[in-house]
Amino acid sequence: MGSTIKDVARLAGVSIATVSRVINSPETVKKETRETVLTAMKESGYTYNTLARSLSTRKSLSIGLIVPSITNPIFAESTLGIQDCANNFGYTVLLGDTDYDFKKEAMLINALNERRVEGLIITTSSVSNPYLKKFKDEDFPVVFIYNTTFSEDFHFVTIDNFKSAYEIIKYLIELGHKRIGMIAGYFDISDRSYARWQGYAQCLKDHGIPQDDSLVVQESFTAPAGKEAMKYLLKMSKPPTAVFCSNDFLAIGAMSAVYEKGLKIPDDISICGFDNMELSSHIYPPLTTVDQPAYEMGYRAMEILMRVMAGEVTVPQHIFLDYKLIIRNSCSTLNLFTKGRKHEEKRF
Amino acid sequence: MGSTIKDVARLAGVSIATVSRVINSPETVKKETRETVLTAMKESGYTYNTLARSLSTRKSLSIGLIVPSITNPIFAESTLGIQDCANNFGYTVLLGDTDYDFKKEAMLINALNERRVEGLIITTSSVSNPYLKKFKDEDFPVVFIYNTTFSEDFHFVTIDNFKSAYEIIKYLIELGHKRIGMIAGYFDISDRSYARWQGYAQCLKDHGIPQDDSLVVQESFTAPAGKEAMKYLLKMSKPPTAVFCSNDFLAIGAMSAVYEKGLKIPDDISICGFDNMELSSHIYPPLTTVDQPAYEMGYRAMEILMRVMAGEVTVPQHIFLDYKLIIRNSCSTLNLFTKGRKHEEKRF
DNA sequence: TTGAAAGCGTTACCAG
DNA sequence: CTGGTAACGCTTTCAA
Repeated sequence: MGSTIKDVARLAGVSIATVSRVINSPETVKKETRETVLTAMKESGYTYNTLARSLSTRKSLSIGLIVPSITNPIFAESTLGIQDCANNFGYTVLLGDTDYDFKKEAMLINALNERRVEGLIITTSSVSNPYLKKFKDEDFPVVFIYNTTFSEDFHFVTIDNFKSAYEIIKYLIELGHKRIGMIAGYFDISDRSYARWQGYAQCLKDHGIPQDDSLVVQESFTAPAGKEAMKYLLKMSKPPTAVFCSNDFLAIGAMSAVYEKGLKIPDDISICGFDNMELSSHIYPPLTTVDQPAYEMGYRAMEILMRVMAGEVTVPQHIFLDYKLIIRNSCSTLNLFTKGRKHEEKRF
Repeated sequence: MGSTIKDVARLAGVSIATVSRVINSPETVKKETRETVLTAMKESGYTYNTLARSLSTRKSLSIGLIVPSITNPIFAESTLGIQDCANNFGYTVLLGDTDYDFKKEAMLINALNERRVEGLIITTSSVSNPYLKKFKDEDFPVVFIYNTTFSEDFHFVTIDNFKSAYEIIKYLIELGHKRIGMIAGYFDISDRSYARWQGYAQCLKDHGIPQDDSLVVQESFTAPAGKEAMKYLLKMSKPPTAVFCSNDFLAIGAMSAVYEKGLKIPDDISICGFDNMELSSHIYPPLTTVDQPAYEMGYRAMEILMRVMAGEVTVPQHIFLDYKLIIRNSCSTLNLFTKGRKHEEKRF
């Protein structure tokens, strides 16, 4: 423990340069000496010091990853993709969780810079922040994931949030729904949520359905928040017959509010989500939602980052991966007959 | 960009020692010079190099965290607690995800050591591995979280898995159940799952209920796995009337298998889980489970690690935090009447 | 195929 | 209160 190449060198009776060579380019050192060194490393319990290497080579072999909430499976999943890809290239990823707080985000970016990460993958919660310009000016390798707001200047990989939302609303409309609510994540911290809302609004418009702003409520991205929002919608004099949620957490929370009121899904009200997290196919009823290829998005983002860091890529890469509308059982045709009837208030 | 204290020193017309001082102990340098230095830092776009500091001070101000699966909210949550506590002490946490693979685990530990983490918090998936002895020998600061297998020698913070499982099974028995199944995570990668199984077995024994090994099935910790396991149990000639799952993912998967068969929860079969992830209160029916204070476990683990690293603590700390039996609506009294009747096979 | 020595960006000790 | 300088553990020429 605590031994250095110097110790190893002494023990093996060679120079530190040689020890360094057996570590980095073993083929360049004679087999015999190589083996002496190797055993010396064993004996002295040598463990390589990455920090020293980084200082010397000015390469940290690490990248930073900034996510809003690692608790969200969608981010956890893309994190996995990023890590797998990074490892393939011999890179380590340093993870930072912002909790959707842009101050924390700025601090984390700074901390990662101090650790000399060579690049950054980030889902930002602040649409316009000073460091963006800084990245640009210093042309520091950054690729955005999920974000799409800075199209012109930066690399990003995402899905088309507008189109996918449009599509799921269209599906709802085709089921006969006209009074469609939306439970959205806060627009000011989530450009995706905003884009989905725009898709929602556009689709209503295209189908001649008047927009009712009281039907869209913004909340944080959690199940309890979804529940509260749904309670609010259900209390309206004329509640929506279907509601689209910005993510599956919100949808599941919304569903529980519906149940608590003694109503049935999808008979009494249709609910759909976004993200298609694993659990969403196992709940009751299975949730209609939009699938994002989270792991692949992470993997692709990392691939692009590697190429950017290598200087192979300069023009902004704008990657849109395929989403998929997953139709399960939480939405149904509008039931004019049962709609609006009284239900016994069943609690559980 | 890329400027060093040397550049700053030159620009400010002082020595590098002084620059270093304004960074580390500003009070020791005259206000005027301090300010010249500060502006010089701004102008040259200086950003501190943590790596160099680490090399020089032989302190990385970082710790490693090894979890089986960051996708599991229970680990995500304790990660948050660890990070918050670490940040309070000025430490960074380097995260590694093993995917329950002990080879990956060993590699990650090695990688973290190369990065010179000063301590480790780990939930191991391998009950007996070489590095354990190594930690002991080198007395490297390690605290286990969730794990409990190495009681004698190591620090750990956990809940009492045996007792909590015992308690939930007792609850099931009091509801009248005698034929109680268990869907467990693989014992060889999860000592917690094993301990819960032991609690289960002991409780049956204490209540004079004969054990039927065909009623306990081991699986990976996912909803799809829980579903498969439940399908298997339901196919038995004499299926269990209640089943206890090692975690909430398994439980939710199990529930979906039940629904798919057209059966009702809890009327036809009772199901309970473990962990109490946030979603579990929002699904239908709300899941009866055991609550683990995941965030606090993380926080406490980090606190202990800090004290160990500071040399303030030497005797193994064995912290058991309070768990809580959360009774919701997925379990009910055994219904002898409906039990075993035929159901129409309803698919969704 | 090997060794000597300078350098990476800091800290920390010793003088002044 | 400030400056000079060795040291941290490694890589990387340059010579031999």
